[in-house]
Amino acid sequence: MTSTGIGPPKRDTYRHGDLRRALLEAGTELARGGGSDAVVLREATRRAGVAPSAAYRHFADRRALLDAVCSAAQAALAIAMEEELDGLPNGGDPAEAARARLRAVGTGYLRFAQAEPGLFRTAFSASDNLRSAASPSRAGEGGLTPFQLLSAALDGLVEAGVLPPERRLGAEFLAWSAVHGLAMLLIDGPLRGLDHAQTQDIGRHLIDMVERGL
Amino acid sequence: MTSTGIGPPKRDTYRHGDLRRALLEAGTELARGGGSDAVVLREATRRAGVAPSAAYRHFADRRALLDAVCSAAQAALAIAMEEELDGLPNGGDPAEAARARLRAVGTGYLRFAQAEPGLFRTAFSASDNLRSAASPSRAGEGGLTPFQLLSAALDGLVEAGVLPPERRLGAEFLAWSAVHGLAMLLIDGPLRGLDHAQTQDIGRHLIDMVERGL
DNA sequence: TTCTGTTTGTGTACGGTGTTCACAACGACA
DNA sequence: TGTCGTTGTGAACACCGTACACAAACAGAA
Repeated sequence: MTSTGIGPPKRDTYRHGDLRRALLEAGTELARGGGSDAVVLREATRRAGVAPSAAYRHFADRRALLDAVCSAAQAALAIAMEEELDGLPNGGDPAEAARARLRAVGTGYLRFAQAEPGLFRTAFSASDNLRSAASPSRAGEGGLTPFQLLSAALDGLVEAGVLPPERRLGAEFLAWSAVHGLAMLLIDGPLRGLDHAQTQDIGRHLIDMVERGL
Repeated sequence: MTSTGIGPPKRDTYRHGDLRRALLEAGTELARGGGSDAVVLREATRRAGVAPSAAYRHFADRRALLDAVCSAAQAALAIAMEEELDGLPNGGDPAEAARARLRAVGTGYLRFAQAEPGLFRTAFSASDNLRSAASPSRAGEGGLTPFQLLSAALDGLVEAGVLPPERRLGAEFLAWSAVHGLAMLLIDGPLRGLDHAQTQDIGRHLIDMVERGL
């Protein structure tokens, strides 16, 4: 965060220093509060203490800024998933560990959707947000995007002998569909307002379904 | 459709007659073309041949118009699902028929998402679009909303003895999650551009997963 | 150092949007 | 016929995205 104070940051230098980053951070903050519709270019420049047209030195248009925010949101999602994975105990039965990793991927996804609904919606609102699921700017600290984290978990399931290899093809689409759909229900749908325990419960049921049905 | 011609419909009377309906239809047409962002109040009034402020006699604000369009889109979705159900053969094994009805609900959902991506996105973009899943304005010709159609199919599965009653609770959330998530992948995600056969195929796989995993 | 060129932010302007409000036209009903 | 509530008009406001000419700051060559 470049400026925590109220009001315009009042630069003393003519140059800003790192306007692109400042705009991206302001845009991300706007997205956090109100989803993709809330990331308005003029407000981002205002928060960066800069004239509106200055943004066009760093982003082709509002859409480009939004795409950058979208990538940042996906990276944040990847980090949430990685945190869930890192919290897993090491060792134990390999098959059970592989299953636990798939579950962690799912619960991390759901946890992020509920903790940061604005960012989550933004991550999947842009025009081609899912098209390039492998862009490095959308990765977490481990270098993997949310989609790649899921793929890795499924690969682990095959290696551990839990998932038959002939069922592996396209499995990420099935698993992703289920978890993503549930996330939407939880933040915008009739399942909104459930507390953490209830969320955990239905999330577990859903992942049970995926495991059984894959 | 009130006016298929180019240009403003040129009323001869001062009163419009049915402006609310005209605005709703114009808004729906805009949503069809470009999703919820495209439903612009001024453009809707333009198409209705009326001054922008006239819209405020019938809708509190743009959001209210968008909510109405959203309900219309959900009703269209319900109709697509009903069409799929109506195309099913009658008679036969009750268990197999119940399974076929659940599949029809899912394929109708996916078919609509691909045939009308703009309307589909609009149906699930509003703030409280899923909250009142039972509003009559969101129902198809049979009087059931998309969610209620799914619930009915699951009830049929229990009646036919295919689904154990203890698994019925919350099953619509699991099934809806999976199908809705897949729809998003198909219209905005990496699965975009698949032809009808491929879509059918992966849709079948997904519904297999749901049936097995429910 | 000074001169020159490139990068980056400024100021102003344009068209578009949602929204408000006083006013005018109409329809209905006494 | 007169009156009143409903519905559409016109002009205004603030806000948005975007374009453009201009100015300030930097970087490197002379």
